[in-house]
Amino acid sequence: MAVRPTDTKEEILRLGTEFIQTYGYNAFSYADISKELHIKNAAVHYHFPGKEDLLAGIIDQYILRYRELAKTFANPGISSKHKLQSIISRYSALCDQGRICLIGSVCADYNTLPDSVKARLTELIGLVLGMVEKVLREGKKKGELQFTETARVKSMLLMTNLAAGVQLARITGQKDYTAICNSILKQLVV
Amino acid sequence: MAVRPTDTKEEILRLGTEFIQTYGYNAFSYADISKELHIKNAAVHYHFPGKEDLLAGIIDQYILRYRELAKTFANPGISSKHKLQSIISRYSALCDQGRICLIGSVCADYNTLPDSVKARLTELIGLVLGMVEKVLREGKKKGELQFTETARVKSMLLMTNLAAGVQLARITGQKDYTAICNSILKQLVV
DNA sequence: ATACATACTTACTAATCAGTAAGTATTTCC
DNA sequence: GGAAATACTTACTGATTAGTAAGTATGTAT
Repeated sequence: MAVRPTDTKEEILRLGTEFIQTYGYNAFSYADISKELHIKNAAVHYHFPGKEDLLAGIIDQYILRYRELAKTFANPGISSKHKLQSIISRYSALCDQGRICLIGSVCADYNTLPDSVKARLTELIGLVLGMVEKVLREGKKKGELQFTETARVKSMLLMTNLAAGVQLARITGQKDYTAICNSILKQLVV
Repeated sequence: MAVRPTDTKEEILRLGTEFIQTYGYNAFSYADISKELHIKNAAVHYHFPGKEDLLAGIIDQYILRYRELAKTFANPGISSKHKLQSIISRYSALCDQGRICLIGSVCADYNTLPDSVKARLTELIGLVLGMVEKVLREGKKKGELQFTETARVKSMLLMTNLAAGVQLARITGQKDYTAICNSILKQLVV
């Protein structure tokens, strides 16, 4: 068949991400993906032999995307406030879709994952925290952002607020997430 | 057999909690529980007919415990700082055991849960946030704690730091969690 | 044109999952 | 001592799980 050469692989990655963010890693099956894409489960296994290969692929995709974003953020022309809001808006988008942060979702099942996936997850988190840390440090230096903690600790405080904020919002409602974001910006932006 | 009348039910609740915090709700089975307790899986079904009944039981147990803690916290003799540290130490204990917050873990699988469990989860979160909010408001009034946000928003910021902090710590190491806690206390305690 | 790689489908399998019906031992109440 | 409730075990079931081996259609390079 193969109407479009390799779109299927991209679609599997997209759906897998959606399922993890919506239902959790151990709550969806290859059958869920194959039904949605109108293919057979063996087709999913063709692209990703095991479920952990799919998760590894999804995390790898995230790593590439965040490397790209980090590159974009290297541009000093973009204001630190704008970069900060760009990060926040990613979580707001998740919230609007009733999804949660991929890392936060996978974290719940962390101890069921093979070492190769654990290593990728560690890399992804390091990448994200490092990027945010840089934005914060730069923003403070330029007088656009203010905080008393170290940039490293502040990046963790900020990202835990956002990650658990969307988790909270899914249960208690979006206005809680909005309140968190407003408070973060009020404290952080000069 | 029934050597000890109803210890089994308590043990199932205890193990279920441990599994959720360690591996995730959709990652453990009744077989895991029955093997560990050296009983048959039907015995687990006897106490909790369905897996969602077990989860409901676990959440109910948490609700009762937090109601007790809230009662203890009603004592004005205990300092607000001590109450705050008591809350933080609960999360530190999870961190030490390589576990994560029950709510945070279940949240990943939230959309796979029946409405009855969702409602219980909402109640539990309301209870915890309400309790923390009270501690913060009281602490500020007594001049023991300081923050510029509303007590409500600050309670959410604090709890999201702690909940996602233990999630983060399991992946990147405990020192990140320690840094978060130290920062929280430094900011909050007068 | 043909060989080969890609991208699947067909048709399974073995294991595990939650869940149940029926039987049994033990304790408790009267 | 008999009835009933409690706390299980035995012995299953049907559905779903991840995963595979073998076959097929389609495009590509020579």
